[in-house]
Amino acid sequence: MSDATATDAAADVDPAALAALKHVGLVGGLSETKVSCAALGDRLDASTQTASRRLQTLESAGYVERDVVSDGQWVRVTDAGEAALRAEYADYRRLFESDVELSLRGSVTGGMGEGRHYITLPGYAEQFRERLGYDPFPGTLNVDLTEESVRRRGEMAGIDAVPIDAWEGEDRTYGAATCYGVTLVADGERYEAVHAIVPDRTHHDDDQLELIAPDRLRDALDLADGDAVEVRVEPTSRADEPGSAAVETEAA
Amino acid sequence: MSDATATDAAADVDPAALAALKHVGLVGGLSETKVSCAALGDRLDASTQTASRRLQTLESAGYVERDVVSDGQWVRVTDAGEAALRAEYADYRRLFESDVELSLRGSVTGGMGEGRHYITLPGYAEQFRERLGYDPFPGTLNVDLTEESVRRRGEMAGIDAVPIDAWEGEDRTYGAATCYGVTLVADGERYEAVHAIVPDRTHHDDDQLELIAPDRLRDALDLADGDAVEVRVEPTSRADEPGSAAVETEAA
DNA sequence: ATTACTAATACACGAGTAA
DNA sequence: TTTACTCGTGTATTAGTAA
Repeated sequence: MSDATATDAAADVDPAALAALKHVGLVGGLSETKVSCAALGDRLDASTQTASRRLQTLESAGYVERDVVSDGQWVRVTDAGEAALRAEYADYRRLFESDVELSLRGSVTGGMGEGRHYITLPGYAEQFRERLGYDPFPGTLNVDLTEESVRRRGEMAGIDAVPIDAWEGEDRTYGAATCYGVTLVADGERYEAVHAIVPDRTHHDDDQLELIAPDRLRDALDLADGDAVEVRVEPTSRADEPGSAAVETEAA
Repeated sequence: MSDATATDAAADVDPAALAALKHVGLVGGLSETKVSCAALGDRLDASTQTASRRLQTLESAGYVERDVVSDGQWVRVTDAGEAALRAEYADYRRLFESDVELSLRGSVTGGMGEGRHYITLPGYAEQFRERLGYDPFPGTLNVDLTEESVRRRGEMAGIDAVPIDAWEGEDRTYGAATCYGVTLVADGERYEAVHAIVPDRTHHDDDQLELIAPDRLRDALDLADGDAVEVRVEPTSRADEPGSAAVETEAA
């Protein structure tokens, strides 16, 4: 009830741990590097024990993978860790750069099956109508993201978004998700009333993006498998507006 | 002895407090905005009490100015606070952008008096010779920074730098400082062996930069008061090399 | 509704130690 | 040297309350 809301991706990371992760990234880039707890502790103004604990925390959070050897340890920032860092980076970009926009690129791909099943379930469908203001076409447009875009999708975490709550079905629980308002651009044509729906409990290394809209996007923009598309995520800062709090009020 | 080294400007800020500062900036920009502890606590995944304490901490650190009223409080991020945020931002830029360079602009201004006095003091002069590798010309070139550059100088905090330790004079203590390797560009000409010397205990809203070099820069680059100059700070990440630790070893 | 105090508690930290 | 354990201590946190 009063737990972290769905869109608070940045808040679920201990700031101290994130600082440690940032320093790991700064010393060795995001690929594997040797890190000593003493050096890390020095930079974090903490003891070697604390530095050690930070790395353990990061590992159990899935942000780094470690290889502890006798004279140190090899640390590699995972995709989830990079996503967390990029989310933080995006926050700062929004602070200091006036025109921050997140544009993800990819190509249309098949797979309207699974998405169609989920979004038509009443527990989700009701929330779409209430919170997005429309009944989505019963099917998703899946976009295969480019490698660059897969990395950058971590920046979505700081963006204004509509939370979709988890709900209990007859036999199982259906997880929470987040809907990001996007503009779909294909072949110069723009389609505005689109949302990217991202499950909250997801593998952050996912290379696909699922889009929903009032209409069938394949028809509206004359899309076929393999067509290149651009997904522009609305740059509004999450912090600018009531956001999830308003939805909670609405739901209560 | 084992306290925080001079260049660890980022480490002297509690990461949790910085996160709070970032969120204040995100909701209201850097100018005055109304913030409620409840909303801030929500976003930080903490209680309202903790949010309140964070704001008090930020205030006593000089990072925000507050105006507590009956139904909330008006918070304004100070220049020092913005500098701290920019330093963090610069760290993330260095993580994700390959070519980050910090170029500060300004104009040559008078005032070789005060700087000359300080840099010729033996306690400093010795360190310059040992750590910078040259005896500075006995005088500083002062640069009046542009408004934009005054804001951006906070980014220097993350840059590789040479620490200058505090020392005890006969009657007073002389404070620690940090020397940043820079390239001075004037009228197309470049002069490489220059260092910007920044006192560690400084008013972060300082709009001047003091430069030292082996030669008299006014002669070397034919500079007069008011001439426009560019100060390019070496983009090397502080984290890439031993840095202050090596100096400690050297000094021991 | 706010902010912020005080008091009880939990948790994070660093010292010491073992591997 | 490393990493990381346990353990005592201290600080940060939250609950409750006042203004």
